[in-house]
Amino acid sequence: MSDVLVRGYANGRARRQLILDEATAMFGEVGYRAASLREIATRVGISHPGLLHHFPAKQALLLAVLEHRDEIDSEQFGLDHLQGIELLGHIVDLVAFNATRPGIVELYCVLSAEATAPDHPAHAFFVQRYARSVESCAGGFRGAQAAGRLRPGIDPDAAGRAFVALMDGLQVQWLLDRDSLDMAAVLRATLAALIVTDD
Amino acid sequence: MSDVLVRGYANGRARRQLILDEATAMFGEVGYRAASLREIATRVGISHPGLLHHFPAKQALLLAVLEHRDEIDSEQFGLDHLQGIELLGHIVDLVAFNATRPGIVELYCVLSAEATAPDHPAHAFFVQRYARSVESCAGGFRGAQAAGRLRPGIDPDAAGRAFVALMDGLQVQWLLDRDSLDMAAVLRATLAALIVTDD
DNA sequence: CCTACCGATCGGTAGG
DNA sequence: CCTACCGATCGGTAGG
Repeated sequence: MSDVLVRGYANGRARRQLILDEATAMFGEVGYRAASLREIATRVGISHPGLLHHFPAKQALLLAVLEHRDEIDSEQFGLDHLQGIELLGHIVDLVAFNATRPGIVELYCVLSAEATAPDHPAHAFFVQRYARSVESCAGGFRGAQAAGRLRPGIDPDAAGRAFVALMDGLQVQWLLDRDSLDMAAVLRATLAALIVTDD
Repeated sequence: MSDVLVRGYANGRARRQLILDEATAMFGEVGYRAASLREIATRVGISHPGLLHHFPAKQALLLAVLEHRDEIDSEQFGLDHLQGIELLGHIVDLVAFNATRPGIVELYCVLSAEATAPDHPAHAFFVQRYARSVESCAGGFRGAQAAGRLRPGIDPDAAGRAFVALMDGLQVQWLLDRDSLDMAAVLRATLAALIVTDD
């Protein structure tokens, strides 16, 4: 194993990472369909056939971007082991952090809307992703209910669905005018209206 | 004034209307950037320079579609003269009706996400539209508060913002999987949690 | 990773 | 409203 070979692999990984970063930004700016492999490649500093050496087609690049983001976020924030009110609170914290990285918010906002088209290459990805998100939040509200802290008359499943929808809608308003809105504050106020005070 | 001339104008208006309908569907399906004037023209049954005779450029067609929709909706549902809880209830009715015309839901969902890009031709339109929608719903909640029917501790302005966000987010989920979700029912349940029963 | 190329498609214009 | 065309750009491949 020569240093050259090791460095070669390291360079390849770094290049691949750079491509994913620029593709993330580009897909967020103009969506998948309007994004151009040539433009992404230029930002990376290579030719567009060079990019296609790392990702064999545009679709593969899109799916790699989405999977990579899911990996990063679940590593970094690992909400899986949380439950109930604690889970919901951590989701609000994640939204607050997302307000510091508009590129990620753009990516999900623009792609999820584009992917409502049934023939979109990320359609299945987003259908599955939403099912998971809604179920996860519904579980949070069910936990709150079990702890006697969900306001009476609230259906936990409907609340989970609405909570996810609220996050998405806030992202659109925030991206349109970033100064007019504190996403996490609206979510906190919403939770405060649904959750009975701990005493 | 010959019949021929009158019919000529009538034909022109009908054609213009047909173009707006097909453009609405197309922009909803793939967004503005990915939509093609040739494809829209083919659906109408004319050539694409023929289409450009009615609308001088792609941008003009987009703005005409958006303005036309606003006209139709405000004529048909005229929410302007309503206030307070009555206004909020009529918005829920409008959402229920929108569930019967997915093309319109698609149009706003896809274009609003695409138009978060500051250089998008519909950016200013959506910034203004959201400011109006949020203010209108906030007014509804202020009216409820004045009537003593807003749950204590709820801020009417935050509730207005959240209500608009909730509608938008529900649209994404509904377009991704139309059988899994009753948008109007979730909105009604949300209102029921915010508004004190009338007695 | 590159240059060079393919066929397809784009918005818009010329000229009628 | 049409045909015919413009320059630009697209995703992907050949061949090295």
